[in-house]
Amino acid sequence: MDMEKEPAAPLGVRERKRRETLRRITDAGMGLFIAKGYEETTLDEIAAKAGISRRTFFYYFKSKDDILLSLQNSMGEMIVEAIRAAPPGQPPLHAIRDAVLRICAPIPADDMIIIDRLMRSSETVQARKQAAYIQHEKAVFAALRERWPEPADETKLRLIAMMAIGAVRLASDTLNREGGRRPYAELLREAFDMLEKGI
Amino acid sequence: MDMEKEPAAPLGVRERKRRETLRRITDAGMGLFIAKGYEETTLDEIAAKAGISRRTFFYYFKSKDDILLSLQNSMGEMIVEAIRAAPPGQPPLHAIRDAVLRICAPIPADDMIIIDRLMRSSETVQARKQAAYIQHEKAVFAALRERWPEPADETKLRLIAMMAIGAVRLASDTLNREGGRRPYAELLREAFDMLEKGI
DNA sequence: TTGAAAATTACACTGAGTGTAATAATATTA
DNA sequence: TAATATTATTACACTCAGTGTAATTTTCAA
Repeated sequence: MDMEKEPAAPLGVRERKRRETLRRITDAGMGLFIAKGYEETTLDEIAAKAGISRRTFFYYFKSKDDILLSLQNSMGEMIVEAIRAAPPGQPPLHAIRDAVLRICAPIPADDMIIIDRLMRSSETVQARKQAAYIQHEKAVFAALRERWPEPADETKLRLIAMMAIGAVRLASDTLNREGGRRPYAELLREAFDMLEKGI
Repeated sequence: MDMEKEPAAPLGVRERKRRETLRRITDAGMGLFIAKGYEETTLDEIAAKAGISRRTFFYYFKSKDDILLSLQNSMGEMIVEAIRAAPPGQPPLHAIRDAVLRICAPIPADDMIIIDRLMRSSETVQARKQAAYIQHEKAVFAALRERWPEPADETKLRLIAMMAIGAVRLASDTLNREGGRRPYAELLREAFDMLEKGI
């Protein structure tokens, strides 16, 4: 049993190319954004540098913004995933805390700071980033409710989701404000500690 | 003393026309949005209906989105204003609660529901709306810190701002989900009560 | 090998938003 | 009141993001 998902799956030409192209687009985009600014970079330039046609770009991304937002969003999904798989018998806030720390801590601070700076340079990207936090909050709440289904606690879970994502926001804000002096993991732990004392 | 700001200020032709034009644009926009949908309405149509040129529209609004977002943003400013003017000697959460209730409760539920539905029809507007909540949170925190300047409470105030805006979000979500069955004021009061019990 | 599904492209189009420079309306000051 | 400074409005031309469509190529599966 269990002989279908080794790490060395063949993966197929299609999927391999797909990932390769995705990476090329992201690299081209980030490179240009850093070199000449987000707004100043056009999709034509990104497509040219990635070696694809302008139209193909939209086969991989819904919009120019999505290049910057994909990291943010994939992290949200991973956190939700981790909550679903959390070991039982612990308070929900701990489960989120562990999930967040495990997933967010390894992100290189330099990358975060660069992306954050770029996001700030476009109002709509910045708005989408903050909107993503609220989406994460909703997703986390839904995951929590699956995992701790006592209906009496609904409101409590909603608050917990709010606070947890709030902690992530706070830590990320501080990281960027401090320019990466202290590591993300430390800031996250600090933010969650404050929450637990606050409650 | 104090004889400069009667309500019956002359107002001048310019300012009167300005407000009139602003209103005409908003009315034209909302009317068209409701009639044929947000994305389906072009700026040319709005400008034509408002009796101005396309270019003049951008003299009054930064973008098409702003027609829908102006209500949201002005409410945020009013709440901050009210916190700054809050009577002393009461806990900050009460001050916000009162401010929010006083300012948000009178908004007609039908208007809110219509605007909310329109906002949902555009991803970027929806994102900007949620981003606006986070901006309000920051503004409320800043106002609270001015008003309750004990530095030891900073984190507490940050949490309070988070929870208060969270309550507004929750109430607004519920109002729209319920289609306006219960009045906004009641939902807001309920949300704030839950917060106080949660703390 | 062949036929279906997915990926890539060219082309043409819409519509939001900006830069510029000229003109008209209002305010201000002498 | 006349001259002058601000502010409002407009036309025009332009860039660029994003979409629709239909044709072509590449991969996959039977």
